[in-house]
Amino acid sequence: MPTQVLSLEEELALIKRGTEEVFPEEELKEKLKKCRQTKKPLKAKLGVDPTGADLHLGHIIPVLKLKQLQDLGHEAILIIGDYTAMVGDPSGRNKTRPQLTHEQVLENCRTYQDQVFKILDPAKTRVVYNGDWFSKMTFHDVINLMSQMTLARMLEREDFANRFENQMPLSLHEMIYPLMQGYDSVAIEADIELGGIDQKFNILVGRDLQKTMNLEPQIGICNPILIGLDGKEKMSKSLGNYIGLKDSPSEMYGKTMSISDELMMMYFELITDVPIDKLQTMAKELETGKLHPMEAKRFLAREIVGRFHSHDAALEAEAEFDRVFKENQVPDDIPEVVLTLDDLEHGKIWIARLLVKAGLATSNGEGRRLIQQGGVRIDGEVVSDANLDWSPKNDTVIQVGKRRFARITMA
RNA sequence: GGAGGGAUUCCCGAGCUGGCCAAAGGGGGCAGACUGUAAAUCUGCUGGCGAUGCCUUCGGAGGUUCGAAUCCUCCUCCCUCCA
Repeated sequence: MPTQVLSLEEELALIKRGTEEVFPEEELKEKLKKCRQTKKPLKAKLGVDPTGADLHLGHIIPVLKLKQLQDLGHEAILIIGDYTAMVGDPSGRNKTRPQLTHEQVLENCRTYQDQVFKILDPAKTRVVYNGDWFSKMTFHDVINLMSQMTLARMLEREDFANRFENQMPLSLHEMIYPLMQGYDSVAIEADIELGGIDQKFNILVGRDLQKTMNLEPQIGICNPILIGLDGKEKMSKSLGNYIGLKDSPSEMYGKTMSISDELMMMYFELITDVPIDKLQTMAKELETGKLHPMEAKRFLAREIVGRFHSHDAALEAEAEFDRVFKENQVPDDIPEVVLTLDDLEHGKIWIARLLVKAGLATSNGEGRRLIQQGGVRIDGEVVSDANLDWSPKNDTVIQVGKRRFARITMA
């Protein structure tokens, strides 16, 4: 997307889209104004700690914001927190994070960047490792840095205060995390720092450090925390309520269709580019019943798959979704299970055992239960007898529930 | 160092005056109905075994008993209080 000719107000509105808080907004306006006069782009910083390999939509929201700023002509700086990752961000945590070794961190970095550069333009993004400066610091420097923070200030934070109150461990190394993140902003002289609202404290520390170093303080642009597929908890891998960037188009489409109607608009705002005024119209039409929630969600699913895969993949995923869920047909790509003579007894196989063999049940007992509940079909026919010994036919489709399939073939 | 409290099936959490305990309840997951979708709601299932029975499970190892998640001994880990 080329740099567009926008008014200051328009640019500000774009930047504010999908944010929970911009602080201080007035200063952002000033910076943007100055940027227009001097033609010097603003430095927008996003720090990521490569603690895990797989990213999901929740992780990517600030990255999308960075991309937007990049498209607006500002300088996108991605800070890989190879040093901060070894400490582990305590934000919002009720226990100490495991400390990673430098090797683990560097390994995660690669997969991290692969995923992030699906969004950001690699040619226009500056990538820096915060080890560049932290590895060179002396103990003296560290003491200096630590003198910028007081215990009282740290304990203003709810997460730390809670842990302290509840006599949970609170290691000293966690205390310097915000200082490290803040120092990153000093090191690159950031104008803007992006992050989830849970990063607010750390971003404010960055501002303070910049001020004491006589630098212009950065602006914080924070997005709300994305609610996961369950509609309750924040999106996270451990809760399993996530849409992963590496999910296949069909999976991504289906998962999007499974979010609740109430959550739809949040997703639209945070992870698509659909213009705000269009979203407002949609919201109104949903309310009056002019627009069907399912239609709106289909649109959302297409946008999301389109963004992380491709437009074509989105259309294909939608077509498949319709085939499977509307017309109850079999999807294109389903796992194949080959039966050999060893699997058969007198030319037959017990249906429950077949389900296990096909990976559709974890035990014969579970297979039996699925059948008793009417959840199993062979070539579209419901299996009613859990004791059925089935004589296999080549190229048969076995189905459990609405969306799990396997094709049976004979060796 | 001393005094207490705890560890239960995927998770949380009852049970712990020994049999009725494969173990309440909730969450999650899965299936069914309905539908507007893998929304919402409602219902059912949720250790293993070709199974009205058998096997393994209640932190670990022993023991008491016809019988132990429940009682005893030792051990490991976690928490609280005192110093």
